[in-house]
Amino acid sequence: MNTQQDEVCYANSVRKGKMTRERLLWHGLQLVSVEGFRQVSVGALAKASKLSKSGVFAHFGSSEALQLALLDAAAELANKDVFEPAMQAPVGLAQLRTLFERLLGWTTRAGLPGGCPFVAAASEFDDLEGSIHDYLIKSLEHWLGLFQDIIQHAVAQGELDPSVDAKAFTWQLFGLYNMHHTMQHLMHDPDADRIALQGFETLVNTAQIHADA
Amino acid sequence: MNTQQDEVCYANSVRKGKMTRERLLWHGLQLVSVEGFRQVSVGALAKASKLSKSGVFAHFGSSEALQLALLDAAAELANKDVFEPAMQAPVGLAQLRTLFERLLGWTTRAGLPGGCPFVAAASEFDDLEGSIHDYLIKSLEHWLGLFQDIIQHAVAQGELDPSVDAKAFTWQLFGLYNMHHTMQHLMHDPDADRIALQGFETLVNTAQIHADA
DNA sequence: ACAAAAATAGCACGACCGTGCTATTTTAAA
DNA sequence: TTTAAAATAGCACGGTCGTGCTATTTTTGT
Repeated sequence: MNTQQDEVCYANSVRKGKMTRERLLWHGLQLVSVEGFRQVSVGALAKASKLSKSGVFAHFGSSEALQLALLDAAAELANKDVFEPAMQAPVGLAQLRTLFERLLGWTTRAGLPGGCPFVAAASEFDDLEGSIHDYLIKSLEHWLGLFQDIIQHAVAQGELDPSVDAKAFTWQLFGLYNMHHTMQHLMHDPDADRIALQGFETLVNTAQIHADA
Repeated sequence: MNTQQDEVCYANSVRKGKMTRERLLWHGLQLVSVEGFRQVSVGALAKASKLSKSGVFAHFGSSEALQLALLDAAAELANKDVFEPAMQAPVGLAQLRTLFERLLGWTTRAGLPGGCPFVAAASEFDDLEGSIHDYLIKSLEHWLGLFQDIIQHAVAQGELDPSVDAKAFTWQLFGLYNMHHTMQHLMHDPDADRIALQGFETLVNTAQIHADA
């Protein structure tokens, strides 16, 4: 999804605009994380990045494009911090556990103090049509598919019962992620990690002992 | 041109303002459900209810008070549609199941097309301080406590294992609620009900067979 | 019927919104 | 160094925001 046109330059293809754009995305993600997408206006981002309003606007072309770019930037962060490290783990159940463990609190590690942009966007844009809505659906489908594939790997390796409903399993894991997010950011509950991880093991145990109906 | 329909009012002091206020709250909840709290402005609500902006404003006194009133109205709806019916069920596991079943999709029954105002508010206000934030926390604590009490009733009746972690159990149920919400409203997945109910039974089974560590 | 009170409307203010336009500065290629 | 392109700033427009003020209408109690 990242457009990248390397011109004839040697090693020096980094135009200044690209760097500024990344700075803008960084400031924007901080805002998104705390205030939500709809509050990230061109003006607010201009103030946060000490650029002029028109300077910011020129980078994205529209307010919706800005929001989309922010969501895309968040996805890239998640890939770096959640997906890629989990791909290092041995396939199957171990990989599933690693993926889930890294999912918990990835925003904190990524420097987003206010929580997951996708969680925020999911409730902000669920009933609104537009490019953000579409991107959200595709993105969530991608992550759901990722989990389901790994679960089926674990089944193939005999780590989980063959009758496991991969889709249901995946959604229940995402439920735990949501729960963890609310416990952590709204309630500031120190048990959030413990209960989420415990929930994961509960689900795994159930999927090992016998199948769901 | 409205002739008085209030013939006599002894102790019946249903002033007109109250009725208008309720109409405003109803329109407001529709907006909240679809667009989120921050999008429910005085002006937008005025347009939706065909009142003047000042007319709307006078009912609440501030924008934040309006949002708070909307959240409170949503809580009242939830009480009527989720809590009160569940209190009719026999205490213990049956009551827990009834409560959870009524929780799923209560907004649809209550006429809120865009989803649960509390789910929306939880991600909109989790990192923002203010009266909404405080109300959210108190409200969520209330519901969590309600679930925990019922779970402990079920334990006392021998329907669940004594070593069940009521808090963890409750949070996992709320995770299922969140999951169901996203499946339903963002993904339009027809399996949402099935998977949520299946998840409930999975949790109950686990809590019956043996305790979580 | 009438006066008091409540409910609603009208208007104005400064602030911010998104976005188009032009002007200026900064950067990169020649 | 010159020059074209890229990046940024400045300004203006119509809108909406929340909220204070006064005016008007409608409802209510007597």
